[in-house]
Amino acid sequence: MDDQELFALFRRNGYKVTTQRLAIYNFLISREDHPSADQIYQVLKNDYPTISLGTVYKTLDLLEELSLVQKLGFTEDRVRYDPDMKLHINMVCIKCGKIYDYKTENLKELWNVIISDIGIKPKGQRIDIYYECDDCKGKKIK
Amino acid sequence: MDDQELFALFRRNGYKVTTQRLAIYNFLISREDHPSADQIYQVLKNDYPTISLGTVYKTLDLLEELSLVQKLGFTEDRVRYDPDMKLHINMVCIKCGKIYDYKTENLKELWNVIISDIGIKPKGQRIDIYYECDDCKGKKIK
DNA sequence: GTAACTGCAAACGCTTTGCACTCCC
DNA sequence: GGGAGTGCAAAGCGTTTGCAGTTAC
Repeated sequence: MDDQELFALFRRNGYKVTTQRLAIYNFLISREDHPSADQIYQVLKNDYPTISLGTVYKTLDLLEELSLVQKLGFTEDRVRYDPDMKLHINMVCIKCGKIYDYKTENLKELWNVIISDIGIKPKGQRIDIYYECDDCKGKKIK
Repeated sequence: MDDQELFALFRRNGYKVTTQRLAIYNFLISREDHPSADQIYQVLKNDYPTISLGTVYKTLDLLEELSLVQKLGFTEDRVRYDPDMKLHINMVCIKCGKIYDYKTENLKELWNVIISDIGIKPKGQRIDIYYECDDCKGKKIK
């Protein structure tokens, strides 16, 4: 989604377009590791020194409401934000915590088999695989 | 797992067998809705008036370490505890929050296809489906 | 007997809330 | 111009931590 579409989506839903909202959304889609609110804040305050963590949280909630991001809760404290709303697998490194999205043609098809087995209409889903990423393989957990 | 096996597992790992630990584990496996620590505490304090929330948390962490339960983090606050360590789908009601485990013969097979596609060795996984359970269908979200 | 465990309360850390100031539209 | 949005700080709340008293073995 480019900025123009984003503008339109905001306005259509009665929300104003602000510098902060654009910055947060664009930063999020530029990253592939599903950052936390604080990680987003830490980076953005370099370019936007007055931005606040509160605004980051409020904006992320707004993006969730507009179905632009999915919040992923973990037990290790912080919520992570995934800007990919299509069916995919979250590949979660159990050591460094990085997450990337895995997609395969097969998945949609296999998923449909599972869904039709269950016989309900899902409102959403989440598929995580926990593993050791290449960078962390062999390292000790600190 | 019956109490005798549980005793043995605790002792083999250097942990003592206590009334509280047995009560918490047995309560957890008796439930199918994956309660939170506080929900466990609220029920158990009827039978064990001196049990504390801190002990519940510590015990649940111990059970996780022994691979007897899986912690499921969500964005709606509390962590939920799932005593089923085998491959299954968490069916999560988006309205009341109840979770039950769904299992099908197919799943294992389909999952293996996905895993071999990816070509890594998972250390664990989590599969959630969000839906409206029968009790909540049609109800407004409060 | 003693090391591990419990219960209690205080501390912690992420997230939310309240409010005066600011800025889209 | 006016109401929504921002920034800041305080509050909220699930979870963790520290420690004195207790219990398993």
